[in-house]
Amino acid sequence: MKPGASPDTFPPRSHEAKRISVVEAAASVFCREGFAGANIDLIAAEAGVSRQTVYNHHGDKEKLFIAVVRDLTERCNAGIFATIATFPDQPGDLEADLVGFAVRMNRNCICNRDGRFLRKLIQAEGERYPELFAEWREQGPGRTWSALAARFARLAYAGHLSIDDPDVAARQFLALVNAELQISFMLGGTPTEEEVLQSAGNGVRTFLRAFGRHKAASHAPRKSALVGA
Amino acid sequence: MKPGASPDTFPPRSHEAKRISVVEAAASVFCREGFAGANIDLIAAEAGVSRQTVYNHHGDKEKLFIAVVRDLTERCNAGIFATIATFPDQPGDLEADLVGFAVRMNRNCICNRDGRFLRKLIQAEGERYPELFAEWREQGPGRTWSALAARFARLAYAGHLSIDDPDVAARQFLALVNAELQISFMLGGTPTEEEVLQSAGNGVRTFLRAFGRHKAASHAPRKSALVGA
DNA sequence: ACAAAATTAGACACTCTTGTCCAAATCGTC
DNA sequence: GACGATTTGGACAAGAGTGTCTAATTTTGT
Repeated sequence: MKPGASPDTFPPRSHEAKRISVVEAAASVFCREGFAGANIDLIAAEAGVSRQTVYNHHGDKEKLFIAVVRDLTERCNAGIFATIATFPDQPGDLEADLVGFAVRMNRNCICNRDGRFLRKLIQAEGERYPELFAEWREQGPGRTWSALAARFARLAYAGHLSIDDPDVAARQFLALVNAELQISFMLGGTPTEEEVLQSAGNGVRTFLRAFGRHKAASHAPRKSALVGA
Repeated sequence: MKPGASPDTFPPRSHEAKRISVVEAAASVFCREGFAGANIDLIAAEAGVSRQTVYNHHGDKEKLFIAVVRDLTERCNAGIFATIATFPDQPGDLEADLVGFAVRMNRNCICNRDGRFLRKLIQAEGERYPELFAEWREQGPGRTWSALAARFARLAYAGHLSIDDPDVAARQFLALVNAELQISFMLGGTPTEEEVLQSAGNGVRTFLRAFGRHKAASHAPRKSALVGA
């Protein structure tokens, strides 16, 4: 369709670009309609290619689905580790820094397109592809939680927190900062920035009540809305 | 088979029994295969009736699906409220009592057949039936969380806990005691009794670190005592 | 036992989808 | 501009699933 009008960095355009386009459209359709309900014609239309091109690139529906999951898994993991790299190892204001971290995690990894899609595919089709999702499980939550636990352990060792079991604390941290987003997650929606902030703020406050080293028990209800990108 | 020997209140047995059988089989198949992937013949076979009987009772596939969701919603809500009724209002050992409550909640409401099925259907098909799941949302989590918050408020008022916002505390309680079961939930599996216990134990310990009145009770309960039953 | 209601099995038309094949058009590259 | 690879649109066969219909059978209520 378009001869050459992409000003960015795409040397090989048509061939790989179409492949990517197909995988992205497929992710969208698989999520919306489920594996059985997904229609190759619709995927092709949404990707702006012909049905035959879909088959040329990916063989059949099942292979396409697997490609979608692998692609999402990879991108999500990359995003999560990139975000974990921003963990506040030397916090100035511990509460504000943890809230910022939680918001980044939610915004960039859990609530974004890839995160929502991957979660939904795992929930809907996980049982049908045990080996595929076992792979995700090891590469994703397994390593993520370990990495996060290590960061919390460091914070505790530096005297900023009082933690018995860093692995438990890491999981509970994530559970707390997402506590108020469960319904949005269930229905596949995207929480508003406000909801994310609120949930993270409340979650971190409770987390610090449990694991913080209380210099002076401050029960000042505040709305720290300083969010770094 | 049995001519007329129903001792209870079931004059027409086969008729209603078949209806229930169909709905249960449908729940199982819809969950396993998704709405689009579910096959009426399979549902009929799994229910032990003929396909025509399915159509006689429920009209078409979509109506059957709606009946399934309503049925699950109703039973789940009943279970949840029955379990909330066992909340430890006058705890002897607060930690042990809360762990017991959390385990009951998980075992009887969240990890059981109905809970797993309903969760999966909401996640997979929620966006397709907005009004149906809006109904679930109001009747389910909305009222559940309120009821639980009221119980926590009462505990706080009685001096057992130190809680700012009972609604937040209730949601965080649930998030904490389920923190380590997320992956099982994702993949639709049933956590072992051990896992449930472990997660509840760790969750309650953290919850009490955050909201417990640590022996040296110094703060007076000064939250609004609006505790309705 | 008898009549009404419900259930069954099977055939059926219809639609939708997958995956293949092919000739024509297009694109990328030289 | 030309050549090879890719893409396209459309037709196609094969299969699966929905929902209807019917005649025969079973169950239920009286």
